[in-house]
Amino acid sequence: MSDAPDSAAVAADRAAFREFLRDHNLPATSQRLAIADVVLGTDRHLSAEEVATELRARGAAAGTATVYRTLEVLLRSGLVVERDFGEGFKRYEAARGVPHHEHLLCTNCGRVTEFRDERLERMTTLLAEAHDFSRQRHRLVIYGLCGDCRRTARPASASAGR
Amino acid sequence: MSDAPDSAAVAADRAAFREFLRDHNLPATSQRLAIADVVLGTDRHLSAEEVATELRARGAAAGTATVYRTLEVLLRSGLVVERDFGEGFKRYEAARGVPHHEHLLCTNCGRVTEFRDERLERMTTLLAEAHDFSRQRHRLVIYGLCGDCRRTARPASASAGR
DNA sequence: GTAATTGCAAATTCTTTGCACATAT
DNA sequence: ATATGTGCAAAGAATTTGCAATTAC
Repeated sequence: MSDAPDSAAVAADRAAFREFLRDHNLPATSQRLAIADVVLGTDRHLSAEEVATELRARGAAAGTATVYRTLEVLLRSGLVVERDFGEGFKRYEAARGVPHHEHLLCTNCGRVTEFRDERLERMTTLLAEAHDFSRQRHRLVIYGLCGDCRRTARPASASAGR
Repeated sequence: MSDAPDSAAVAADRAAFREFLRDHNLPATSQRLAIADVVLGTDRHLSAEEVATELRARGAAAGTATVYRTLEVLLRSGLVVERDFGEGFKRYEAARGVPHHEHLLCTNCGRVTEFRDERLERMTTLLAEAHDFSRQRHRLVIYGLCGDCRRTARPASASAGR
């Protein structure tokens, strides 16, 4: 599991979560902190199950209900955002204070890449207006093959759809 | 339930489905035809449950399993496409031979509007390339308020998220 | 100490599957 | 006739919830 977000940003997020708990009179239990560490400590988009698996790997296993309940607290704190790529389950991603970004999903290996594009932001606002809608937000997912999978002839296997 | 797609197109789709069944040696049961009529006869994006409800309303109720199994046949026929707007369930839409289009989803009343934009098609290809991905397809959903809901001050109620 | 959390298991929601009975061609 | 479909109910997968035991402050 190689993924190394900026360690300073991670530390700041962890501190922000403790602060959020304190400010809301929510006990800082070891489970909550462990779950926050997992989700805030990676740039990957984890499913609830992946979070639970990682907790187990770290010797800090938590019940499924606790994982879901803590993910909800993280969502409320604004430090984490929820994603639904139509896989049949949700994924959770550290927000890192990034305003909004799009996703590229490799249909061969499942890898997720993010990017931001201002033109797209403007375009969606215009498109909404053109159809008598007032835009609130949007979600774009581009499905395709990542560079590695494209170059590796026919790699087969791996996850993609549900 | 007001929704009136071009009746000639609907008739063509119904005929195409019967043909698909015949060509694949699949019995044209009354349930299959009734389910096809419901999905192909509207421009709305129906959930499996809505299909079942509409069948009941038409006095042609079918078992849940049959609804799902027939929706799968319709998907295979290419006459219907599946959508996942992150609501926790899927929706089914008559394809009408349209190549690809985007969706606008009203967060107040749940209304879905479609549109197509060539620039967006090109842009997603370029965006993918810029990140070393080869684009296969994309999905854009713009969430906002439809004209009716925006004009009707604060209408409250209605469905939006799950 | 006491209120809040945890974890287990039961409940939910959407969808799929097994199987005896029914039906299209 | 005979393969295929249908419906019911059970099975599954992801997520939520009730409740006794546990823990943070």
